[in-house]
Amino acid sequence: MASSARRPERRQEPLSRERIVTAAVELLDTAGESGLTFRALAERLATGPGAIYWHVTGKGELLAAATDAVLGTALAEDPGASPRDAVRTLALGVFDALDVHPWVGAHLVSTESHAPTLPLFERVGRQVRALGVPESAWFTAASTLLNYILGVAGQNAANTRRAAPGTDRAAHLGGVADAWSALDPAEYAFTRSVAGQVRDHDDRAEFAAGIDLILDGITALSR
Amino acid sequence: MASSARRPERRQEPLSRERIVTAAVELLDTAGESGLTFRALAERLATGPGAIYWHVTGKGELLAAATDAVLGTALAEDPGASPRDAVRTLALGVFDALDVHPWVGAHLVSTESHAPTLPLFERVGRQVRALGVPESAWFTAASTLLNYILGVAGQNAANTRRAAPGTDRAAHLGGVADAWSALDPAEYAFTRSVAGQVRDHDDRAEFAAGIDLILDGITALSR
DNA sequence: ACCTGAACACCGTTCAAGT
DNA sequence: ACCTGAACACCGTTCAAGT
Repeated sequence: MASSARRPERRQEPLSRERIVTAAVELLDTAGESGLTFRALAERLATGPGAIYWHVTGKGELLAAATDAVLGTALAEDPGASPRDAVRTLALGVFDALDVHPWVGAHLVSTESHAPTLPLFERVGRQVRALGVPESAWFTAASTLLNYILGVAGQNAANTRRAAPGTDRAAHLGGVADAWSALDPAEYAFTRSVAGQVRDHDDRAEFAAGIDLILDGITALSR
Repeated sequence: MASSARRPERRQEPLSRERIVTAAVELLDTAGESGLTFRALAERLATGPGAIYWHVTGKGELLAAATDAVLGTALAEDPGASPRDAVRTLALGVFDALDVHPWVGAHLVSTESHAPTLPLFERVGRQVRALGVPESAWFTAASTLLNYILGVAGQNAANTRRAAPGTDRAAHLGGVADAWSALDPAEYAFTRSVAGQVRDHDDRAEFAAGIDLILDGITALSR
């Protein structure tokens, strides 16, 4: 029985939106998406579930706020870097944030409000402009990069969720490689042929390679 | 009150996994993700909720089966096409399927099992091979394309969900353009500068342009 | 073998009542 | 103004009982 409130947080600082969001992020990191519950959150904050509604309109806003909180730190800008490096840094920042907070991926990708992706779009777009892309292609270039980043975000979220907590990356990739090697040779000839590459690849480097690939396509537009 | 079972489906053909999945897809299309409920499904099939569990292990499997059903039709192969065209056809097939069934996007992107994306990966990969990409880059090239496709899938799902049912695309895009034009000029200089392009762009053509961009990056690898 | 539907253990959210 | 916690209207899932 988990009813003996384990750590009622420091007793009586008043509730605030900020404390609620912080607790929500902790809960999401610890217990996963299904672990974020108004009751669990209330217990952690030593109140009743209703109190939370005074500061937050509902679960949707809570998730959005948690996503913003995590993503905000990932979008630092480095004014000295080249456009290519700046895009890479931005993208890897998102990648790393999602690695620590896998639940962000699913929400980023499926949230109704574009709010959390808009700052990312802006920053990516500025670098596209700095790359010398013709104006007519700005939107295509920026949104291709964004969509790729978000696609990886979602896939990575799914991967991390699937891996039993505690199993390390290498073991997981080995498992994928084994599964792919066992596929039907006729139906999955290609997938089988890259199973070996999956076994010892580096997710992060692979992600960066994809960014470079797209950047190559983009710079081809400038000529 | 919705309790007067509106159309109890043809009376007594026995329940089957197939009928359940079909009804689930209809329900998802009609009522959205939150509309898929074991009770609503049971009413539509004129049974009790428990009956469904005889044919399906739970909600997860039901969603996966519904996703497979929708995606399966999108993955037809055209043996005569050039690799570039084949990739485009594949990608647009997914795009169109998600346009009709927006709920697929969210599930595709966040499902724990890779099952639904694996056939897509395989087909994309075969074309990458046919493109003459060096073997060491096969995995990167194929997964960059896949991740882009899935990223758009997720975003589009979010868009369609946000648009009030009935509002057409043009109105929605106009709304986005207006919102972007109203952003802070200093903080969102880039986003504002492309607001005009968004107003009258074609989602589908834009998606295809992104595919072409990545294909350009990929063919650059072959040299 | 297959179906029924009440029951169980949860949810998010509301709201009268308290301070 | 802010918090409390019981209550409401739902969920997914189980399971004894029926055919």
